[in-house]
This record gives sequence, C-alpha cells and structure tokens, in this order.
Amino acid sequence: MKTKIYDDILKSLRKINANCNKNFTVEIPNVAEHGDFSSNVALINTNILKIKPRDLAQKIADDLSKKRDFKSIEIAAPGFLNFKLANSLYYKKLKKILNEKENYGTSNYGQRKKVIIEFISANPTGPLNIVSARAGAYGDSLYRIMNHVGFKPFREFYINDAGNQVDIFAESLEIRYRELHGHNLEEFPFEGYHGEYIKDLAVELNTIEGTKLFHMTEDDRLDRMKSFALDQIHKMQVNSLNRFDVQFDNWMSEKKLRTEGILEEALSYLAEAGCTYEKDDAVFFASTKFGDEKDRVLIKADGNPTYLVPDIAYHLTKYNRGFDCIIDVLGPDHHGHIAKLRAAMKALELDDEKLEVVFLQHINLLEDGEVVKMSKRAGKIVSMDDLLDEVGKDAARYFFINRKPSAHLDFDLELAKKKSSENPVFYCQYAYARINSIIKKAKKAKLTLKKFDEKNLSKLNKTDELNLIKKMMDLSSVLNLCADNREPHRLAGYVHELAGMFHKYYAKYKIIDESKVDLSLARLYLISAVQNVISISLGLLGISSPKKM
RNA sequence: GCGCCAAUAGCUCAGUUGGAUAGAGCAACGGAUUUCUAAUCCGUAGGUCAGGGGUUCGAAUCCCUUUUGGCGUGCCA
Repeated sequence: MKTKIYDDILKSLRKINANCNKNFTVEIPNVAEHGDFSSNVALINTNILKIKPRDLAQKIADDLSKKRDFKSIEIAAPGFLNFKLANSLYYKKLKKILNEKENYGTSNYGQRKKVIIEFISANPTGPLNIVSARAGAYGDSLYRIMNHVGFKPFREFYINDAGNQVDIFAESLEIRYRELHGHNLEEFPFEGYHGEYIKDLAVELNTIEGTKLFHMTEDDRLDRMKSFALDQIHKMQVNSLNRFDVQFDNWMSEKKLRTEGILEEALSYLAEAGCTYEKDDAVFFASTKFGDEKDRVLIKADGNPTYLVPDIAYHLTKYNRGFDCIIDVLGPDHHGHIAKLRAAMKALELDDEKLEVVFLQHINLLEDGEVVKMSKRAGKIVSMDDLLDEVGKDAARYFFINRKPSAHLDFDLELAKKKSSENPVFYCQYAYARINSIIKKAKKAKLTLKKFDEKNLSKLNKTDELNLIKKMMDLSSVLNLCADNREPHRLAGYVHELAGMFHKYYAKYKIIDESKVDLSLARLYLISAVQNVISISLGLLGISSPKKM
C-alpha cells in the first residue's frame, strides 16, 4: 500500500517538475488524526523546486484527489500530506487476506536471491546451550521470513569437527572411560571438558565396546573415541533442535573440507595471489594489505593450520556455491575474526560486499541476581533442553526473538520460569484461541462465512474495525523490513500489537448478535482475517497457534 | 592504547531508517466478570532518550566529543 501511494505521488510530482527529489517517504503516522498514511514529499522537495512546502503539497493533493482510492487528502503544518483511504479499499484488502490464507504476505520482494544463513555452528563438544538457542531462534525465523517474501534462503550449520578442541574432547572421554574401569587420575586436566555429559557418553561407549578399546593401539582408540563422541553429540544437538523446531538444509563438516583438500586449495589461491610469506618457520597471510591491523598466521611453526585456514576455505565454498548473499550469525566474541576473514575474501578477489555478519550480543545468565559464567570446559552450562523443559518451545522462541540482535540479553532463569504464564507470547496465542472459540460458537448459531454476502462488508465501518484492517495490511512491509535489516524481532512486536488491537476490539464489541445476522457475519469475516494474520506471523517465528488455551 | 557493540520509565525492552504529543510488557495503584475464554479490558502514575556541542524546517535517530558497561585485539577455536 505504501509503495502504491508512493508511486501515485511520484507521478503527480513529475507532472509538476520532472527534476525532483524521489527520496521522500510514505509512512503510517503515530497519531490517528494525521490520517492513514502521510508523506513528507513537499518538505523534502522544497529546496530543489524553490516552492513553499504548503503550496507544493496543495498542488499534489489537487492532482491526487481525482483518484477514488482516497477518502481525503489533507495538508498539515509544516507541509505534510495526510491521506485517508476510502473504505472500499480496506474491504478489497480484507478479502485478499482471507482468500490467500497462509500465503498472505508472500511476495517477490526478494527476487529469488540466493541467501545462505549460517547460524549456531556450535562446537560438537557438548549439548547446545542457551546462546545457541538464541542463535537458533534468530536464524530460523530470519530464514522463514525471507522465504515468505521471495528470497531463496538456505540454512547451514558448520561443524568444527576437526582440530585441537576435538582432540581434547576425545581425551576427556578416554579419561572418563578409564575411570569406569578403575583407572582413576588424581586430578582431571584443567584443559579437559568437565561436563557430566561426558561421563554419560563414557557409560554408553562402555556398554557398546566393553573393554575392547583397551586392546587397540592408542591412535585407533582415540579415533574411535572421537568418532563415537562426535556422532553422539551431533545426534544430541539435532534432537534438541528438533524440539526447538529448527531445521537445517545442510550440515557442513570441517573434517570433510580437510579431507577433500579444500584447505590446500584456499592456501594455494592465497599464495598465487602473492599474499602469503614465510617467517619464523610459519606461513603468514599479509592481511594488512586488505585493511587488517596485522598479518595473520596461516600455518603454525609445527606445521598445522590455524583455525583461520578452514574458515577461509569454508567461506570459499559459500562463494563457489553461488550465493548472492552470505550471512554469518556469530557471537560477539568473534568480531575480531571478521576483519581477517574479510581480508582473505578480498585477497581471493571475491566480492566481500556479499559477506554480511550479524553479531548476536551476549546473554547474561542470571541466577539469584548474579551473573553466572558459562563455559563448556568447566561444565557450567544451561542447556537448550533444560530451557525447553522449563519454559517450553513457544515461550523460549518468543523470548529470544523479541529483541534486536545487537541488544544484550539478561536471562533470569527463575524469572523466565515464573513469568511463563505472563509471557507476551501467550497474549498473542490467546488472541488466536479466542477467535477460534468465537467461530465455534458462531457455528452453533448457524453463522458461517459461507452465508456471508460481500456487499455487507460496509457494515464494518467503525474506526476500530478499519484500524484492524489497516494493521493487517501492514504485514508485508513489516516482513520486508525484517528481511532487509535481518531483524525478525520486528515481527514479534507486530503480532503483539495486532493481538492487542483484537483483544481491545473484543472487549468493546459483541461479535455474534443473532438479531443482526449481517453485522455478525461481517465481524466474523474480519476476525477470521485477524486469526489468519496472527497464525502466519507466529508461524514465521516458529511459534504454534493453539486452538484452545 | 586501538577496534566493535551498547546506554530510552523502578525492571526488561520497542521506536517503521530524520517527522508531528517518545511507546509496550512486567512491577505499583484504582476499576470491570450471571457475557463470544478475565491468559482479557478500562483508568492512574512513571522520561532532561547517559552528559555536552554540531548539522536543518524538524534529532532518541546523523556527525564530533566526554562518561559508563560488555566484548575483541593468540602460532586457542
């Protein structure tokens, strides 16, 4: 709707003077008296066209008044154009909302651009925690929204199943396994993984293998430990993600990148580009040439690659797979890493504009008002499963998505649990359930939409009713904003507002009145549309719409 | 030191990309239930948008600066 008004204004502006500033906006004003839509076109163009804002506004208003779409066009100080839409336009849109069902709000806005969203990518050394839960809620919702508005998004999880930390992980498992057979160490290594889940893994491994592992060579045994542990943790993570309703299109294994020689490939490209050199027995990447603050080590003096190499190789595959846009969703502790990666992309002559990084800020876990430090190695984590057990999927997803990615998040476990019945997500779901029960009741009174005659849409003439329709018309521009800014939290706010408008409407007006059949049917028609929009919005956030609460 | 992110009501946070009187939820206080679900609604109260300067018709929003907090600045990943 906004874009249509924008186009209309632009047309009449061009009639006045072709050389104009197109950079004006069409917005929904905060204050109802300012109309349904307002534009600053006259204010923006006043300097260029050498004309007073109010006079210019008047000229545009005169021209646009010829159209039937507007009930009125007013000019307000200091030169805003305020539009009120004709009711017929509202009714047309309302029909569209119901006819399109779950597809309402879909568009070709994204022009089928291929977008890869990498998120979570937690180390395969333990169960997923609440940091991953936030990333999961964020990445998955972004995916669903982009998909709805015509992008071709792709979800990927990168598994760091090679390198140092995996070796340490396997060693920790070995120690726990040995403990089961009476080989107790005096002290568990500080560097090792201390979590209780490792003991569980050891028990499982023991029931499968028994003492067989002691008869293997040390290398074989550690390999077996490693593959068993990685496999089990992967299953554990997939299981948690299923509970959270988060799926991936691809799980990319670092180990696979290594065995397929992609690391060497990336290194040789960098060398060909003349961006590497040797010093102190190590191989360096001359990243300062590309805006980094110092050169980085690629191959350590001991001959092993640093973590940077597989990461460059991994991103190389993202480019090679033909994505138009590459979104990395990372924790805030990785932002130092991006300058290096970006430098590498430039060195490989790849378009680093395509690479986009969203940093999800930290979560402070509060217990009794104190911040708890989380660390996998120290075994102090709150797992995604614990969270799901305590507050449930819907509340958890809403909780994480209801704030912008760049905001820090204080997570008070006690509060989250206690508040579960007061959580705003229930407010939205309740609106859906409430509408459902009204429709059920209407059926008993033999009122169904099949009997509805569209001529009676004009019964919906209360401001509250038109406002509800206006709000629903706004869905697609909210979704576009979410997609463009990578900010799905805007949708959470939107659905909460819509639910609130419905609750107020419900309290004020009777929907079913058997003495006024036409009016009742028109209102049923309206709230069915509201139900549809709530369900679409919640669905895009991965939240269910219960028929009953 | 340098870099990134933040600072809005008592608390947790929004704020449609520079628009008109800065909004929700929670907490507090007062009210509404023989009713289509009270998990709701109505009302009261709560603000120097961290401080200062600048840009212009107009700033919570953009620029500069100061302060405070988080994180980064490994031949760890």
